[in-house]
Amino acid sequence: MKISTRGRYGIRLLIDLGEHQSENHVPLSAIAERQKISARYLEQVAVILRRAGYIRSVKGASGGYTLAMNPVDIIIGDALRVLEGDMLVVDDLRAGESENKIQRCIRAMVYKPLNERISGVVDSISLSSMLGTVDPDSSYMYFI
Amino acid sequence: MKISTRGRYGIRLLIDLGEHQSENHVPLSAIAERQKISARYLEQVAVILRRAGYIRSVKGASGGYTLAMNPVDIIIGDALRVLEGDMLVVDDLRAGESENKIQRCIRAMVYKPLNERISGVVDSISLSSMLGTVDPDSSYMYFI
DNA sequence: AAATATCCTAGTAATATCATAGGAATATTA
DNA sequence: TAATATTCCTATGATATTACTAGGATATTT
Repeated sequence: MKISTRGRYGIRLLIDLGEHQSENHVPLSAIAERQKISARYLEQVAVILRRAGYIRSVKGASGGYTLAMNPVDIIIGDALRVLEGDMLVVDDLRAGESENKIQRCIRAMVYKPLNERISGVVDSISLSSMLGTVDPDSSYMYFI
Repeated sequence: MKISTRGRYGIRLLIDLGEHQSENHVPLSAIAERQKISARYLEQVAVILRRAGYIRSVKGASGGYTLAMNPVDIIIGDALRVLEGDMLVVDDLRAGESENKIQRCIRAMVYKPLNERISGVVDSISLSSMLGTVDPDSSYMYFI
């Protein structure tokens, strides 16, 4: 029931990148330093996001990463699924068949509602909404 | 982001036990057979539930387990926390202090709402409500 | 006494997590 | 052109978790 560092670092990477969209390319070393994350590990997280089409990379000196999509179109839930795997509390594979009454009951009353609420939360958050909130100029910073 | 077999088996154990409340004591072997779960593994799950006060055990021949609480008072969320640990997607320990703006933003917009929704689901389900649903006589079997 | 259960501890194979490390490939810059 | 900066790819490892299996002690009933 935990979101691992891979998912957590990945979201932080996207937001940090979004905050520096004005700059041409952001090297991972800069993000790693700002976020205090192992640069070497962050590389591997970045590779996942690049292969999924969320970020674009440019090699070489003064290279680095940029967002590959409009922040409005980057849904946190999708990014988390890329980083963490399906965001389901129980595998949905063999639902129904070969399950007994009790299992079907638990699925219907616990796992299905859980999965729906979780998706409901993460699929309603876009990167742009997070950038609006994390930005100190924003009027709707409702966190401390 | 998965609920492990420990948690899933534990809930099935509670429901199976609830369905056989009429019988004096239910040996694990019977539950293991009905639920097609390794009896030896189920023992370990039962120990957790017993220590947490959810079930009572009687040793010896024609011994076994019974519920130690009224099903109305057994909240699935609490049982899951005993079996799985806190049902939080991110440890709540060092929230705030030493976190940067981005981390606080993610916590406020993603992790906190997720934790709240998850608790909202599992804390609203009692064992008795599940027994009412799993029972074929029940009028509100809304699952297939 | 024999049978039936729980109880307690330990071991184990497979997998995932969270990195660290080496070095190749590529682009910029001096 | 050479040095530098950066991503890219692969491998390794330490640690923890998961999902069991196993042995044997303990308690209760028949």
